[in-house]
Amino acid sequence: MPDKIPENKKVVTRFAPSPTGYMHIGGVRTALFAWALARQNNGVFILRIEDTDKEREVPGSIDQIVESLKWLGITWDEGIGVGGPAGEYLQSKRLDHYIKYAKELESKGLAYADPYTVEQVDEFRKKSEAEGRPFLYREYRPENPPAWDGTQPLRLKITNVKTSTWTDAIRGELSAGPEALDDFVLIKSDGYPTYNLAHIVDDLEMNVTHILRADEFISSVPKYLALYEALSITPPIMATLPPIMAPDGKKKLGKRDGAKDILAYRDEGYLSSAMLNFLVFIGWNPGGEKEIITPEEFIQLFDISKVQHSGGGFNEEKLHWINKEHLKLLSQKEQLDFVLKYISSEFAKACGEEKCNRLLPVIIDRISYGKQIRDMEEKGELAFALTIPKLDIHVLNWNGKQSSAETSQYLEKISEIFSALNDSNMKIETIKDAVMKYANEFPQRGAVLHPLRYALTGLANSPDPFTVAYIIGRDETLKRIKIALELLKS
RNA sequence: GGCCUCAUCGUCUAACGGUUAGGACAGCGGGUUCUCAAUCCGCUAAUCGGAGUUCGAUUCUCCGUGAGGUCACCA
Repeated sequence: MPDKIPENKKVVTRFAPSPTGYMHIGGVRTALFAWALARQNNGVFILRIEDTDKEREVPGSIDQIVESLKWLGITWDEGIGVGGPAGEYLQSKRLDHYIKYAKELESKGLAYADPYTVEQVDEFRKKSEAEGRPFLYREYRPENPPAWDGTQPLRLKITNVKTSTWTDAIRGELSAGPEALDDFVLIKSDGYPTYNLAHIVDDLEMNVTHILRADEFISSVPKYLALYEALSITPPIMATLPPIMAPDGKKKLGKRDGAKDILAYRDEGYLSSAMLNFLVFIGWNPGGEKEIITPEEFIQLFDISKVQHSGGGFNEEKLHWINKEHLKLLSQKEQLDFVLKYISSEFAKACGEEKCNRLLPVIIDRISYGKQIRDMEEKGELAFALTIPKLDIHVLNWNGKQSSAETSQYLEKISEIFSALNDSNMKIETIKDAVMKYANEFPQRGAVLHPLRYALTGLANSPDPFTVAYIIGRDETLKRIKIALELLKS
């Protein structure tokens, strides 16, 4: 088995999911690695759909897969929606290809029709298990199988029972005992091929050079090797990815263990670049101390030989952090567009574009993902930008730590300070310098700062008063201070 | 049960056979002009166990142990 492809051969990788539901992070990561490998080698990336099990098929899956890949910026050169030299990329439309190879194998005596019913095979299985041995169909192989008429399953005849050894691009030398080799089904009784046959035929016809897949396939590789041999095909390079484990236990992450639809992350307000960054770092690392990378950097840095052997856990807190970092990387315009997607249209309209822009840092600093913007709005944390707050005189007096007379005195002075500022001075730093100069005259600056901040926001917790004043503007600031002063007089 | 794979801080991970075993997330503590957030600084914390090879093992070998996967007319 080759572990390198010839210099003159183009790298061709594929992502070949079955349409059995939404895509979760495990599948996406496999796609990402295969895609990066093709892209960094100026190769070809194929999207093929393996829909040979009509029982498990879920309508709408293909659209969801396509949408998920597109969201992440994964583009394919051949396959679903774009076509390509192999013609069809939906396996159910390629049945004639599989039948052709199946017939060839049967005519060479390398495959045979399975004359037994499912029940009979089950009995063989029970018999073996009762004897404490693993079930191997080949031990019950019929001596004179009937001619294959297409209604029976067609099985590969394993003629050389041996220990299999092969090289994996990630794991290195691998092997499996003869128990891993059995007469497996190539064509099912419904006429559809199994994955075992279909993927091998397709990878051959589509010139695939590297197969990347999750480690649950590792124990089936000896069977694939036997089929490659029967078909006289040189196997592509195989790379076995480590599993992604569930966050809590140590189970492999699957849909039953809470693996979410990748599109749910999009809807919750994660950036696709952050999702990509997060996913590719599970089971792979470029080796440096860089933690935040863009999709472009990923393509450049990805190195299949540096993929981890052991399983990695899914850690949502790291995802939060990564998303935040990617949010900071956005331009102001992009940040605004992002915020606008999650904030209510009423708020955005009332706020206006200029004020929304000034509000941006306040929001971006306080969230990890988009949905939290809506939470902030609903909790009233952003209301200060639009409306004059309702004030509580006790809170205004620094929660009762000082008298109304004292508070009034401070606010009067601050009002003068703001009056002295002109529009070009209404910058956060300028406001801060002016107000702090005054506040520093007191042993506890909170005596001045708290009433100001509260008068402007009406919130126990809020952004600092300088930022707030900058956002709402000088006139609105003066107005709110005046309202607070009136309350103190009453 | 058979076969296979894997094993570094709680988590993701780094370390030509030679490092005080590094970074990041989380946690904790502090600074940064009242609060929240952000930011900066610091702290806690790991080579599964046992043999062997070697001057020297996280790294190589073997044996345990633990975890995961697989034993379909699913992929």
